[in-house]
Amino acid sequence: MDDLLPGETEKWQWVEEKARVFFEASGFKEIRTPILEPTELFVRSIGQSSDIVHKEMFSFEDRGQRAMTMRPEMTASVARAVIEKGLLSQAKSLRFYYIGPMFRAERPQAGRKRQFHQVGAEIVNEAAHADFEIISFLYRFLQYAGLKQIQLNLNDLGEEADRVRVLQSLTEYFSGAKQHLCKDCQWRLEKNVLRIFDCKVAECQPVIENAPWEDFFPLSERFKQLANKLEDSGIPFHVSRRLVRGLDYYNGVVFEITAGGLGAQNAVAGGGRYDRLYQDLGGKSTPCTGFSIGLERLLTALESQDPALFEVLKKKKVYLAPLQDAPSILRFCREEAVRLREAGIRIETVPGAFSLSQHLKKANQLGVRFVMIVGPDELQKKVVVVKDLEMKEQTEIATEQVLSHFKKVMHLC
RNA sequence: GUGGGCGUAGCUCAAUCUGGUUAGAGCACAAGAUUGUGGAUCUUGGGGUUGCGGGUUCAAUUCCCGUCGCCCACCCCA
Repeated sequence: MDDLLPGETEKWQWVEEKARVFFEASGFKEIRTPILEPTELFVRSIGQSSDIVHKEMFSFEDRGQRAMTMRPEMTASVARAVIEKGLLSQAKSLRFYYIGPMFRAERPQAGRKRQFHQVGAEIVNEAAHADFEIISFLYRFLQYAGLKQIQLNLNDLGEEADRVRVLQSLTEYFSGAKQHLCKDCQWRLEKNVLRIFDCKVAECQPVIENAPWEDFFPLSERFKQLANKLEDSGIPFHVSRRLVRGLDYYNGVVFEITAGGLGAQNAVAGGGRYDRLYQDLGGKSTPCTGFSIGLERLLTALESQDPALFEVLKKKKVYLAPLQDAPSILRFCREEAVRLREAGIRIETVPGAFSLSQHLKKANQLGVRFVMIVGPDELQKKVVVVKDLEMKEQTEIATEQVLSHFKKVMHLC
């Protein structure tokens, strides 16, 4: 698990702000749920046979001998909250987004931490027509955040009504070839046949390739409609019939987004339709769809695609240089700093330093371009001195003009 | 859960193979040259349980065993 230090946290604030603006502009409301949930919630939602549940959860017994787990994902928690609070009795459908840490006890590697962060969205109680909406929304958001080389992979796990029949025929087919399957797949055959399609082991490939899966899983009408709509909107995609995903609650349309610049773990986002989850958790039948984005991976991809991306964050900074610790000067600085910060400008300063050469040295080290110098002479004249370290020039600005001056020179609106 | 690599100063590393004075360097940090005008330079300074535990030895950062942690990959996921 990582400590996020200054220098990194600015990037996180940037991407979180992008998400809030975009998600709320589309009618999604933020939901925050506890990090700790009863283990049972995840066993019943994500599924006993999933890797997440059987080998990746941080679980423990609390002081009341209750089995607790640090959430490995958010969808189950959102469903739990909606059912518990009866939110669907007040609205026909719901749209939520969330931002926060998730926990999976995996072996770490590039693009995978044991505490990682997701921003995600859920559309609750809307049927197939919402599939296009959620996918195009996700795609547009990633574009808005500046991601390039986005690849969208889609699959259709079939109509819910056919589920039992499909699973039966799959089980029959793979049971017939059981001796040619790896031991993981033999286990999957017992627990969750679908996951065999996800297997990468060489010996299993012929069996999987020869499976008459087009018969089991014909692309549904609603999937074809979705594909047409995506084409009309100019959103490119690949149909990948072997994309099944590792959370058992998915049915219907599932999707994943990959991007360049990530190494082995190149999935930036994933999601799909889950129509059974609410029933499984003791609620009413509630058709849903949703996705989540891995924030670490999104930030990594953005920065590797454009290494200069976060340089702009440095430009929108002002170094504050008070020259005395007189109360009037400190109060003036604090008030100006708050006004500038509210306008999106970051403030740097070294508390307790009052020597101008020290301030300038520090400002220079921090890579800040503008220094605002406030001393007794300036306060007397109701001005501040704004020094541009890059152009090596300085001007006096009237105190009431400070904010508008910085907006102008930083090209903010 | 499986396989491989790595743990020495805040960071990047050297010394380890072939055991032997006080474990070094660069960067960073602090003070000064320089009381209201920056990046350079110079001087000085603070910093280490060599991940942890045990073993071999006159002697262990170095060799052996164990353990913990991290990284990369597989599985899988974001």
